Amino acid sequence: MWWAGSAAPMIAPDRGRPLNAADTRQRILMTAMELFWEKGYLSTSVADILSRSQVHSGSLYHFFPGKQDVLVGVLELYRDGIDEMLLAPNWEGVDDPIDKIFALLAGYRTHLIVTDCTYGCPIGSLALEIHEPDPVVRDLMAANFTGWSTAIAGCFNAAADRLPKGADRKALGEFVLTVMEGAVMQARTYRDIGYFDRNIAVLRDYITTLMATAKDDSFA
Amino acid sequence: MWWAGSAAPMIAPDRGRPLNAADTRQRILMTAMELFWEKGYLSTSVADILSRSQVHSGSLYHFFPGKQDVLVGVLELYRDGIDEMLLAPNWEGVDDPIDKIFALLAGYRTHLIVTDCTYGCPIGSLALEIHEPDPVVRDLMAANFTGWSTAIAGCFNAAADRLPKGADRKALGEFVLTVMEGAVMQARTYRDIGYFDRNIAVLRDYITTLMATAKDDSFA
DNA sequence: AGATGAGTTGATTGAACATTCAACCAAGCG
DNA sequence: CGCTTGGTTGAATGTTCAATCAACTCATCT
Repeated sequence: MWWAGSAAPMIAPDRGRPLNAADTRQRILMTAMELFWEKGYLSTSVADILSRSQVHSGSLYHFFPGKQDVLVGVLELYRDGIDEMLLAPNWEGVDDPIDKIFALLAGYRTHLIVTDCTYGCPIGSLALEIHEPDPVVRDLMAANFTGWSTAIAGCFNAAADRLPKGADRKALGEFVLTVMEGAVMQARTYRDIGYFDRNIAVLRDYITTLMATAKDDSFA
Repeated sequence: MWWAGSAAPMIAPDRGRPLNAADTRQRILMTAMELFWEKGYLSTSVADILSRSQVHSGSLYHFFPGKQDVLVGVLELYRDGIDEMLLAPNWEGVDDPIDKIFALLAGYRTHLIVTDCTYGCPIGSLALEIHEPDPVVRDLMAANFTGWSTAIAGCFNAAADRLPKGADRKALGEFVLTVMEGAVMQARTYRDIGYFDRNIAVLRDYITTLMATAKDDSFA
């Protein structure tokens, strides 16, 4: 407006307290992680992040060139934290590699239960939500998928002696990711955990059959 | 603005030609279907729909109370058109029920190929994109999933004699949907059809194994 | 002929949006 | 002490968005 110049800064009550360095950056990323998970990337406004994290817009734009760069930060956090944040908590006290696979899936089941089947895999949601992703974003989503399915493939490798000789264990890791994502998608859409459970049951049947086949092979 | 009243209608060049009734409604829905598929629901603006369909905002809001009602119309179109639009084209000349399953999956593969692995299942994308869907929208997405997996379950039913006696064929239908959605999600994220193919190969292995098991059973 | 109402027009509205910026602050250093 | 540097503040900006509406047209019915 033409009168904008007259609305000069007035009191400046308690500005500028750079308390502790990259604390703000971390708070922004944690808040954004929460919000992207709850509402998705597109439905989360910068104002949402600002109000929940108690950070002011200038501070956010001091650390991140734009909203997408916040997303990049969140995806890096997921990628770098897969072991401590996802695998370790679900694999506590679980030794058998095949049990580990289903323990991880049980973790997703728990998340569905406590959120009344409303939330899902944050990476999967982002992957389908953003239709024309920036290459940086797309690569990070792919890296997250790779981290996940590689971990499962590692379980299959650790149980290689119980699987058929020619089994493509990398493909099996990708398959478990596929089933998890599809099962979560259906449970979420129907708001019914039964869809998740039945899908996992079929997967379990397949892996059981696979191991039974391997046993037969060893006799042949 | 205060001067708005003075900007009165001037010439009214060629207004009001209600050419052919619900033609406009159909054009809106078809355009919206395209756009939601290409860019998703949230990233498609009403203005996008208007400009591509050559319809004016007033006309759109004459037929639909709001943007979400356009989505409802599109989802109804998908639900009601699953046979003619999806199944029939993919099952032309395919008789064997198990072949039908993989013919349908091959259809999704073709779509991925011709779009350079950028597009995916329109329902799956919507399901993960809209985090807090209106019950009407959610029910319609669920109905679309049910239509899909029921069709596959029908294939398994038609091939029931080749499957193990106790096989849960409804659950198998849901499982095939799960694998399709997960496989499309990965192919799209990696921009690599290999992720789709490997997932379908594993699914084929499972179903083959299932049928082999059934054959063994009959000897027992 | 006159009235009716389904359908059309596009400028307009107000909210929400991502982003900017001039002013400001405090710690550390020379 | 003065100056730089990294951080903070929040009002302002310009755009985009879904939605509105008074004015208008024309086929159909009475």
